[in-house]
Amino acid sequence: MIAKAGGRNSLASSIHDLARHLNISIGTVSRALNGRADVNADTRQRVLDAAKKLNYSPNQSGRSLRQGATHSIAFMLQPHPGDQQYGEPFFIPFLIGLQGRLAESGLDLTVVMGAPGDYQQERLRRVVETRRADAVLLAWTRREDERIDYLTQVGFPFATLGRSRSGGKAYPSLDLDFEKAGSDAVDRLVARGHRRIAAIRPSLNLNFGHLFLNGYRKALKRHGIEVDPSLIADGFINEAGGYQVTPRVILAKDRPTAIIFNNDAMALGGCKALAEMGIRPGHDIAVTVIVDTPLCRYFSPALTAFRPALEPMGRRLAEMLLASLPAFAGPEGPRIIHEVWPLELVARDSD
Amino acid sequence: MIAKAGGRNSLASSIHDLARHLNISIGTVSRALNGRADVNADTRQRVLDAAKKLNYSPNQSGRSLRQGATHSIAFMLQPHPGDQQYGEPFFIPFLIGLQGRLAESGLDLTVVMGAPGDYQQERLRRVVETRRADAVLLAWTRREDERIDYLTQVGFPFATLGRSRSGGKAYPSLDLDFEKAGSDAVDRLVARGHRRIAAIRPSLNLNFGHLFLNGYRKALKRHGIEVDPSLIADGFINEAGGYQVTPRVILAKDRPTAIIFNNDAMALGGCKALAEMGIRPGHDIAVTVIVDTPLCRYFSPALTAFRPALEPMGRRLAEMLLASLPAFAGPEGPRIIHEVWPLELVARDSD
DNA sequence: CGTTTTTCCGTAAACGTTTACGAGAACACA
DNA sequence: TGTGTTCTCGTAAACGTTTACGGAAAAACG
Repeated sequence: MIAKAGGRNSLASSIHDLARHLNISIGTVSRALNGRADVNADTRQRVLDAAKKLNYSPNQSGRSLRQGATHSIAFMLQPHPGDQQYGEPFFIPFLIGLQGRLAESGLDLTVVMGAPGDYQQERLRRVVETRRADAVLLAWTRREDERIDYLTQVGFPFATLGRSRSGGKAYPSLDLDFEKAGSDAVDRLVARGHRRIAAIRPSLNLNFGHLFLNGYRKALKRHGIEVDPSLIADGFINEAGGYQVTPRVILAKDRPTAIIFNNDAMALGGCKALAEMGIRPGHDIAVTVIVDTPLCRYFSPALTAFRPALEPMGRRLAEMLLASLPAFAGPEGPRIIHEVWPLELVARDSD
Repeated sequence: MIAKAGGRNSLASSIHDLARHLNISIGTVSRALNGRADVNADTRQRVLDAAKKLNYSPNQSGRSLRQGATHSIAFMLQPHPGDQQYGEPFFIPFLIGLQGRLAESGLDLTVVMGAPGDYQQERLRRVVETRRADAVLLAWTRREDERIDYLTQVGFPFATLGRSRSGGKAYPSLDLDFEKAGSDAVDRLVARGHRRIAAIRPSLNLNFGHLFLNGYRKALKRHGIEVDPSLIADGFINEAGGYQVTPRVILAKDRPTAIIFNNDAMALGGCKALAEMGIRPGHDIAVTVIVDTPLCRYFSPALTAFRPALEPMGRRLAEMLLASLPAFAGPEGPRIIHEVWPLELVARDSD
């Protein structure tokens, strides 16, 4: 048992207190507060005033229990193992957009942290089974994603940041166009005279890594350049991973003149490896990063990267989730929306 | 109204289902599940098995309502305005530690986002008044902190990352020793021959800025160096702030040979300003940053900075919060603990 | 004035738990 | 056998809401 938060009687003016104070029934109070039609205008005003005066606001557990809805959306924030130093600054602007839009519909956003590494399955079950949220938002989707399988199986509403092959098209999803970014990156490098272009991506079967590589391959073929497997490498999605795997492509028979990293942390680790081998990004080799973060901007040389519009994406995904929920959808009923957003090239000094 | 999450009847096996399935009363089921003594060992096992089989887990709203406790702790995450690009990577390792320790005591951590800029007061009220958490955790404490005033006034349990003058010593707090860091930074610079040392800190009355300046001043005096007000500047706690305010100290009558920044984002902005003035950190001027982040490491030149042990701090603050709650305190009863943790110097290339 | 409609409000059930209380059964003990 | 103790469980109330239902009073209408 836990202490009653704040002492139930100091803070907690219940609807009964309010009713007693006004000499009316709790039913009427509730109806007044919830804006129902069948309550006299005067009465409503009196209730509203008293609520403000007594500092009343409804107990969330009570509401949730009665209504079967928590009025909150859970975002599953999952730190990658070994990512401690770096964190997920990626998500903050995204979360700001998310929270802003949800608040407009009276929903709370709660970010639920998982322990690094367990890929959320356990935390997710917990959120769902104890009904702590009305819907969840997933990120870092994988090609085959057990979380998506689980949620669709139990019929819990959700939306994803990122696509997946799991679960069909039954849930809203918003993703970045990693395929186009990979392709654009290659185009740009080819235009600058490169033919030996390496690609480094995370080794988990994260879907964006897959998409990126698709784009990379297609673009190379389009330019009549053979795809050389020795120029493609997978590594852990963190700095150590980039550091570890970059030498592998450098030591290929015919050394690449450019590397595209699919992740900023990996790029940073990769640049460290390059430095140790005496290879200078921007001089001896071109480096491009697919998802831009502040780190890319401040690194030296500043890394050319593809930038997402995180805050608008957050807003939009919230909107898409709402549109899929019967209770929030417009008159035409719930809709499942899928969108793919572009990444914008930010040319800097590393290529 | 919102859709009953997942459809109440698909997911939700209630305790009644379980009881019916086992042909015993819900009371017994509950007692068995909660490990109470007055239930037969066989019965308990049967209940546990059935619970697993039927995938039962108690409805959180029901529990909370009955117990007057939500079994969750809220961390108020507050993005600073204009901080969109940068985010709060600072907090991620901290949150990991926090969540780890709380989970060990069966508590959930929910991060509640506020809109940038409103300093949380509204969100905080909402969390407290609707009783969405059993306690809250505050960060970015200010010298006079209305959030702390509010929480102490209404008697809601909380702890803070950072100190404040508000609320006395009535709540657990964990802070970094910014005073010592400021002092150490000066010591180090003086030892390296600097006498004209500037200090740049956030303009909000954030408490750490105050502490930092204290340490800075004391150390200067200790070394017999006069504190020159024209070498001290305040700015918005973001990159733009640093960029805007740094020239002010540079253009002082007697140009400083070193700058201590009290915030990494401000340092980055400051370095940009320096670059535009043709002043190279590490060559023409020494730069020290008080709170280290990955950005400091990757910047060029890599910035000498003072580093906190974020993840252990998160664990520890969770522990301190628990120790202050009657329901979780040991047999000796609740204790209010205050701790101040050191920052560790990481010498790099900028000084 | 009688009848119908409308307006407004109180009553009570329900949401899913936990837990105080009491009672029956089994057991121990003299 | 009678009495007291221990185990084990069922009953029912309570947590704070929302809402279906019905009814009294007021208003409208003929």
